[in-house]
Amino acid sequence: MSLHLHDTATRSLRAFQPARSGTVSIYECGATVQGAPHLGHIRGAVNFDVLRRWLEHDGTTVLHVRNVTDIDDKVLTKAAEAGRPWWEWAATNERAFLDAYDVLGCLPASISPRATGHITQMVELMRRLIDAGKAYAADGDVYFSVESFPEYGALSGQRLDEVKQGEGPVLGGKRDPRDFTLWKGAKPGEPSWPTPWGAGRPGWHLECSAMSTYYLGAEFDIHGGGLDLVFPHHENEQAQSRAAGDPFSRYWMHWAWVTMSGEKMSKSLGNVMSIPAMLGKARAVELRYYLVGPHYRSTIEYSDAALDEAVSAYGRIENFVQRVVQQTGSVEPGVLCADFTAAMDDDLATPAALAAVHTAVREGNVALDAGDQEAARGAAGSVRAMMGVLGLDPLSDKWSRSSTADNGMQQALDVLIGHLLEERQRARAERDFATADLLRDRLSKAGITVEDTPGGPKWSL
RNA sequence: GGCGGAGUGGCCGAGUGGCUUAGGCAAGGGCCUGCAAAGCCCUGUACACGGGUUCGAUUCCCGUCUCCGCCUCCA
Repeated sequence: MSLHLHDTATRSLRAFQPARSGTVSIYECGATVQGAPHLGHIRGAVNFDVLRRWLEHDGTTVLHVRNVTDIDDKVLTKAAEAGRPWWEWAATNERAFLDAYDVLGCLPASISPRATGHITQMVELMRRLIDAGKAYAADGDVYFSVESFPEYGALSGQRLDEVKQGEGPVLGGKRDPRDFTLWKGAKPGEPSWPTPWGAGRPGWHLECSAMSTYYLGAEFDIHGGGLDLVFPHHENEQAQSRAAGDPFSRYWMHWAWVTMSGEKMSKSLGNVMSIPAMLGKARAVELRYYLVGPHYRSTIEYSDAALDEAVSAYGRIENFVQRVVQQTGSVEPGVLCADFTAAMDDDLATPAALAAVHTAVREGNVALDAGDQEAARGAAGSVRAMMGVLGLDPLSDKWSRSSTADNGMQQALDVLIGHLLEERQRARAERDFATADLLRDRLSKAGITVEDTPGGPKWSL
């Protein structure tokens, strides 16, 4: 089976067929940089990173655009509350997002365009819409005329006569309460950019249409974001782009929430988990495993207990790969298991993909215990490759424990602990288990775990 | 009011009209070990509730209850 993806527009699985073979273009709705990222934001980025890695694993080229909304009402409000310039506030939060993506092992996007850097493209799109009679300027604002686009509502399954879009009473020159804002006329003291219809700033939806088509072309392959963006954001994007004559996105993907106490994680509810707080509970790679474990369209109800389980499960995989390397030498990523490939092709079914990984781990452990090094190495190679696709390869430079630890410190510890372990081995040889256990206990109290293996004692922090 | 998602074994979390089972975590038993740890083997008999379709439903249909999301900014 070839790759099939769930397309929001049809609410069904569709065989994925890029517009141009060999290249896949992806536009991911990124953050409005009004504040620091939380776990929910990061889940989305991780989901799309897995999608990207899966596309790239067989040599497909991926163009990945993830925007940054650096001007909007919230940015202005929050910056004002903090007493900082809006542009500094946006830039600071943008860095926090990029850091978080990087810490969680997400490959950098091809480009992360900012709304404020693409006013020209937005003006051009508005020009086309106004010329086509799909949009109109009124009192310094520019609106999209929903009624002029018969397909409106198709993406999200809304019926136009039921839509309650709009902020209550019809404002200014808005002709229909359902019309949405392309451009907001400047209010005194607000940042603004000049346009033929007056100075102002972008409405939220316009930037994504302008930037996605600027970088990826009038038609591109995948557009995605969080479930809450389906309506109105993506509906409006599609409307304005198609009304202007662009085919726009071929597939729509939306990921589900991270919830806490049964509710969507959001600042206004005060139930957010910041990334630094999360990293106090688990290593970044373990956190990523936790986020990748459930299917991307399933809600994750966050709990410390579930995170702990993920830590244990990941440890099992990591432990296996390290065991093989310790006993047989370094292992390079190998071949993907058929079950894994089938799972990933089935709308990125990461739960089934991880089941395939665990099967390989068990078989590898059996082989290792049986002394079949070749089979064990084969399994470890597969595990590395499969975990690599998920961005979780324990031996990658990104996640390898030895590469993250300070080298000098590591060597010093190794020598010191080595002496103690030798002493313990002598005691064991003399069947002086009291002394042996005492030494192990001391190390244990220092946070060092000792394991006796057929190849001699091993220690770990 | 409109649209949509969900309720699975102790926990997390997939999936399917019956066939062998998701997978993981935890637990119990066993093997191994000086003891542990790790690893391996075994065990658990779950699909919100009520109807219906069917030879057979957790899986399809209808209804009920509960929870959540979108329709206003939101990943």
